[in-house]
Amino acid sequence: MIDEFPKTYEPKVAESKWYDIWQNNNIYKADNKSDKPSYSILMPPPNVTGILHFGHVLNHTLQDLYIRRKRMQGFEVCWFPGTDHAGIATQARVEKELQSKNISRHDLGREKFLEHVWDWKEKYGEIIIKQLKTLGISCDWSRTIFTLDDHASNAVKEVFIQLFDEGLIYKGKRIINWSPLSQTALSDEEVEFREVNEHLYTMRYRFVDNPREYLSVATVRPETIFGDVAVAVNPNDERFKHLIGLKVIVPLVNREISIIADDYADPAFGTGCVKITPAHDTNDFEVGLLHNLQMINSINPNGTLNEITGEYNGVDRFEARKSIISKLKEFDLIEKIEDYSHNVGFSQRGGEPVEPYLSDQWFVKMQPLAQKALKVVIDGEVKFHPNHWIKTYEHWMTNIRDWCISRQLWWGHRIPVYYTTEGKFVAAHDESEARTKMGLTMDHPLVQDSDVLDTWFSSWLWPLTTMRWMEDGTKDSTSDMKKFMATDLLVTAPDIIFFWVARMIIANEKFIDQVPFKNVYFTSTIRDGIGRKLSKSLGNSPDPLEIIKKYGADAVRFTMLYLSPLGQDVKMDVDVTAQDIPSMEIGRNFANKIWNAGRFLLMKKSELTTIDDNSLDILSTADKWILSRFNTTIDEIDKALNDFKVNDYSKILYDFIWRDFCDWYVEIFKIQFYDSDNDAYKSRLVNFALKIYDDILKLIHPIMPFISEEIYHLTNKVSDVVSISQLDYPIADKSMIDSDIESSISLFQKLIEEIRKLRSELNINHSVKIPLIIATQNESLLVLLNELKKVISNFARASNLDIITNYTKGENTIASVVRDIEIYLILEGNVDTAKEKERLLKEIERFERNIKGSEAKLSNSNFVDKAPPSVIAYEKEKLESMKETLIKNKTNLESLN
RNA sequence: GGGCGAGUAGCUCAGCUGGUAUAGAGCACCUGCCUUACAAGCAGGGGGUCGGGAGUUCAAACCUCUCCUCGCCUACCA
Repeated sequence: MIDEFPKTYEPKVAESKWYDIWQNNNIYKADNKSDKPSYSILMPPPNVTGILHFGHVLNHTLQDLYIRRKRMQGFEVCWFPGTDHAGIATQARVEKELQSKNISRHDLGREKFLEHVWDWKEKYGEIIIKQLKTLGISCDWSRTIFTLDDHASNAVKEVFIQLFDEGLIYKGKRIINWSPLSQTALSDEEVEFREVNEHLYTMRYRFVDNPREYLSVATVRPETIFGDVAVAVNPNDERFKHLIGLKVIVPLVNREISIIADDYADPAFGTGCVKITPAHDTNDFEVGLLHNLQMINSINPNGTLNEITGEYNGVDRFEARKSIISKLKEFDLIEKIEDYSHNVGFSQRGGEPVEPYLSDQWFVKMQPLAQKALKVVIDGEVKFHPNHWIKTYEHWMTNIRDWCISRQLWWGHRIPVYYTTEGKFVAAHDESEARTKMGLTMDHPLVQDSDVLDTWFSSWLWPLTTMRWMEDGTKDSTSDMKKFMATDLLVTAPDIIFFWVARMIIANEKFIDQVPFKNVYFTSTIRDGIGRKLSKSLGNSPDPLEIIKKYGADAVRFTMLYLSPLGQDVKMDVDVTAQDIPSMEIGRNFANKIWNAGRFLLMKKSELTTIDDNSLDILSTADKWILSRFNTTIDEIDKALNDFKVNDYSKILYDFIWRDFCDWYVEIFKIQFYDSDNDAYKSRLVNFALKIYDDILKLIHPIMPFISEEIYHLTNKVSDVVSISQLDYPIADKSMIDSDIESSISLFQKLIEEIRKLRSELNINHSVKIPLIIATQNESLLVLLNELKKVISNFARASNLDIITNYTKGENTIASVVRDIEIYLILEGNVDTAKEKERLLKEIERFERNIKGSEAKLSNSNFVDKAPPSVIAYEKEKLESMKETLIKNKTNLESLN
């Protein structure tokens, strides 16, 4: 037995063993023809370049918790996994690799380059999946999809064409966020704003008519003066009203531009005059459109100034800024330079400052699509947890902007738009369809758009493509969709609420007129002990695989949930030098506790010769108590998980198993067990405890799958084909919940704790047993105490225990009172009277204070009139009891004199 | 500027549809235990004017107002 059940739990062995067995037995495969009610979750696709971080750990643990639990509760469960192709990240990775061999993607050409990317994907794309498996998650891997799979690509193409034909996709020249490093457009979400300390330069724009006078114009980007086409002042600004329509000269550039009137100019900011550079600033672009201004681009795609800037042609934008400033100074065109801090956008990928850039891009018109997607969230068809995210969602949806979906990359879904040499274009599945649509002959030459779509343009179809929509070339519902749409839960980080969550709702509503999921759980952001996000560059992000190796997957899973309150960030104490997370001990120690409780019960079982006896007819109060606590616990777990309070769930489990089951019940069990020499009774008792223990394993299985499976097989000796994850989850039996018994045992616990405290204060060693007398006049308490006599005697380390109705305190006796119960410890030596007096006086003082408070309360007519009767009754009872206790304590004090 | 959230023990947090004898837990700390499941453990202990102030109420950590501090998201102020 001991050989089979080692002293400590070794996660490594169990983890590799069971995951393979589960996979080989295909037990997590979902059946879309099943009659069972369905429960499904879409896994947020990790990207193929991804490696496992703690965000994944938390996110997937949560999903697995719900999936495993629902599976055990009899649902046909499906967890849809997959990865996305991560356009920029993947392409950048491969380009970097090629660069080390001095090859650029242009050297290879599009086709060859893409071959390289696919090779890379084949080689490394599965890494994240393998890593996820170490967590023990139970998704249906047979359904794994990739966003560039044929059917997913079909869906993307189909959707693009439909939206194009409906006029919801259009091509436009707009200011977009441009990444000079990757040389592609970025979405708003791929731009991170950071406060930067720069300078505000006030330049002199001299009047054409009167060059001795000038207009002061402030800017932080003097290098954009080559794109200046106007200076705007506020039409109501008295200082400048008379100047509107006059012309000024752009410094250095010497171009004549007009002074125009526009509300955009804020009289209170800077000089009140703002230069308008429509090709290099979003607001200026709007002003430019309104006033029909020229759009002059002065920057190249790689972030250098272009040919129109003359001597600065080819000079980097920031270098150019420096030389332009010194040149301006030279000509006395700078009035002043002030320190200035403001927000600048940086590319999330490359980290370089983003350039607002005027270029031709494809956009989705979002406003017509947003209405319904907002409604389903407001109406609660899609619920957010925590629900305060609704406000953020609402704000975004009501101020939604068009979505720039084109990317100047090669890796991704190529835009299905075909152009004629004459500049006509149309969206189509292929060239021949394009020709038909445009009414051209079949030999008319066409060119396909060279750009690809934003990766999110495939991710927003994730609910559809995971369920294999468009696999057969039609938009009909698939078998998966019939069974599993809408899915039940989506677990994701709040920072992609717009990128992804909102757009999935939009797409589902648009294309199949159904919500994609009913609940969205927004996970916590994981931070280190001093509140910083975990990041590789800070070195505060240990490799989860190492942490799992050290503490075990179950321990990591449990600890993550234990530390994750709904709607708040998780703080973990990261040890940067050791790359360790010491809090993981919480889960590891808990796993070990569970392990050892099982080990103990099995040891006891193996000591018995009697054949199994499962009758449950002679339950003690303690047995009934643990049953009551067990059923209460199931009930509380149900509530917590229904409300998505996962850390409540883990704390409820932790407290029940450690405190109630191990600390109290197993200890009582020992006494009941050792006290009997009736093997039949012992057998019944062990089986009773093991039954609860097995149910406990089922309760923890969703969060600790490996250890629960491992122990279940040790306690039940079933074959590997059987998995605890396919057994029935315990259901709360309310008839077993007995609040009287729970409060009785709780009083018993108070009694034991008081005796232990007295012994500890008296420095009585654990091995020393002394006589104990317990007195109470409460009849029902006498019955309870007598039933628990052996237990009390043992827990209290009593050499002899008398339970009586009255006791007169003698010599060398320490006395205390717990509610209606008097405790007397008979010492061998003399009592330290001074110390004892002090203790009793403190106790007397406390009760006098409380009695005074209680009496004041009860004599307050407002309280008696207005408080609910139950509160008053309780208060009266309490007062009586406290008075009695006070008297007993006073008597005890007197006896010391 | 707008929105959201947080402030309770040295640290991390529960408790917040107002009422239960001393406001809880884990970690850390102190004391005593190798008590035959577990030292990754057992038993006990110290430590809190519940961010400040005002109000509502018989009763406030919890409700209202206000102020302070700190996070996060969001916004085009050159």
